[in-house]
Amino acid sequence: MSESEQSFLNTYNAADYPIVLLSVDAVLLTYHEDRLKVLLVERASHPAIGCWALPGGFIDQRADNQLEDAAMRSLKNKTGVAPPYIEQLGAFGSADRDPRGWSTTVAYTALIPYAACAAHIDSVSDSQWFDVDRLKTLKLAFDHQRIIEAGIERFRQKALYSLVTARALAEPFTLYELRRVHELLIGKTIQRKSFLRRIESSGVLKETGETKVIDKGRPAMLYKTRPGIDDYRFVRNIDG
Amino acid sequence: MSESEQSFLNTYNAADYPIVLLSVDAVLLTYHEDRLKVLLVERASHPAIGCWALPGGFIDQRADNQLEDAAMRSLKNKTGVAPPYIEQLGAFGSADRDPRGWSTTVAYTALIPYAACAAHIDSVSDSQWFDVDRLKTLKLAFDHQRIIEAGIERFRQKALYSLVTARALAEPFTLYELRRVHELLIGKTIQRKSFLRRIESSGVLKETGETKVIDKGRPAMLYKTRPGIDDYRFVRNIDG
DNA sequence: GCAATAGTGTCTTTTAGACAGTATGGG
DNA sequence: CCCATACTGTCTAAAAGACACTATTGC
Repeated sequence: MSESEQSFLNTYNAADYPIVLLSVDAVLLTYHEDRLKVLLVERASHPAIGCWALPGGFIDQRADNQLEDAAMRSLKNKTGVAPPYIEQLGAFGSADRDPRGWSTTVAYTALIPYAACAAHIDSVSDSQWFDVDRLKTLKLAFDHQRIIEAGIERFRQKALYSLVTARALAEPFTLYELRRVHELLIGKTIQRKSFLRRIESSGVLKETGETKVIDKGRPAMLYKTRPGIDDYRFVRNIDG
Repeated sequence: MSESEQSFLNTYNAADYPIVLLSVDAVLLTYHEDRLKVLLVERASHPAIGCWALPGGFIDQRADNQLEDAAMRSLKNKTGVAPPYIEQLGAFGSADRDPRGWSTTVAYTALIPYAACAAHIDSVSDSQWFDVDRLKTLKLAFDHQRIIEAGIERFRQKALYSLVTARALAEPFTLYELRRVHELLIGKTIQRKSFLRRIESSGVLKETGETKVIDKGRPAMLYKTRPGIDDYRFVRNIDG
């Protein structure tokens, strides 16, 4: 660093410049009882107090080294969940999304098993899974409705060419369950045979050897994920 | 808005909270003389003065209604370019990416024709196209090296399943030129026949009827883009 | 004519869709 | 046995890879 840059920094004061707000939020999605769900928390403070909102918060300059750290930390705080992976969804910023002023949020998203935060949800009533189909009837804080839609769209795309969707399920799971996650995301049925072929050729799932007895009919094979699951991409998409 | 939220806002002062820095940057890429290039500007002020950097700046709370407005405005300011479309690449934030403090930048990216900012580049010497292969030899400001890599990777993916790549070329262009953009992005040769079939089935390009005479050999048909070009996706990827 | 580049014909390979068939459990 | 559900065999269709072929220019 040059001498003059050092002296520039000595006299630099961020507070001399216009202030913008920066937060992080997380869109956690799951599959349960044949529905896609999103995890929301009830806001305990102003603004939008009492509204349901995405779990999130502000950067803690001491605790957070990166944006992702902030997303993980506030998620853990508010919902008790620490997902094994999380991906950035995008930044949403505008003059009017927050009444406090010009505000930006960096949204992260992940699929997690329904039960992953069961303990926390049972103990406190301020975080809860909601059917994504029923969000329209809910009053969501800020532009969180739109952010959730972006998260769903992200995974709708991924369902066409990947199997990350398995992260929405508790292991082991049946092919029927995984196929339903895809079907709900892309909004149409998928041929069982085609789906199985993709899974076999991908190599990112393995049979456990166990089977799961359903109420009626032949028991289903159970599967677990294998390491490459998050990154594997098919060269050909399912017809969207 | 409830009465109590109003009184909360009346006493709210953003300056009472820790301050973070938020900027926007743009990764503009193009194709020229069989090379991929990125547009950089020389920093005129501290920090990293004299280093080459992505064109960008801070939010102007009066002028910018959204993040994208800020990206477009600073791009226009610094390079004279106003691309017809731009897409968000992601947010890059950490405690140490900027010596001024905990800083985040929201990066945008686009492909534009080489000549789109020729006038500006000719008149001032502080903005310039650089070969993406030669960035390692250049001292880039902040984490801009990494952001450029993310931009290239974004379009490498898109080259596998879309034709947005045409936005890197001045119209009309030949299929050879468009194919070279793809080949440079994905790092391998593509069969001419396969490429042509994709273009014909997509319907997002049209022949102009004109031909372009090359130094030697048969003249090449010229093409223009059609409206759907930015959104069209093939169901099957080129083998990456 | 030749060299060089643009564009085509066509065979093979891959992989998804369709759908009928078989397998395996509970009554 | 029947029913319901899981799984498989196999044909077809779509589209990419490979590569040899023809077309059109300048010299």
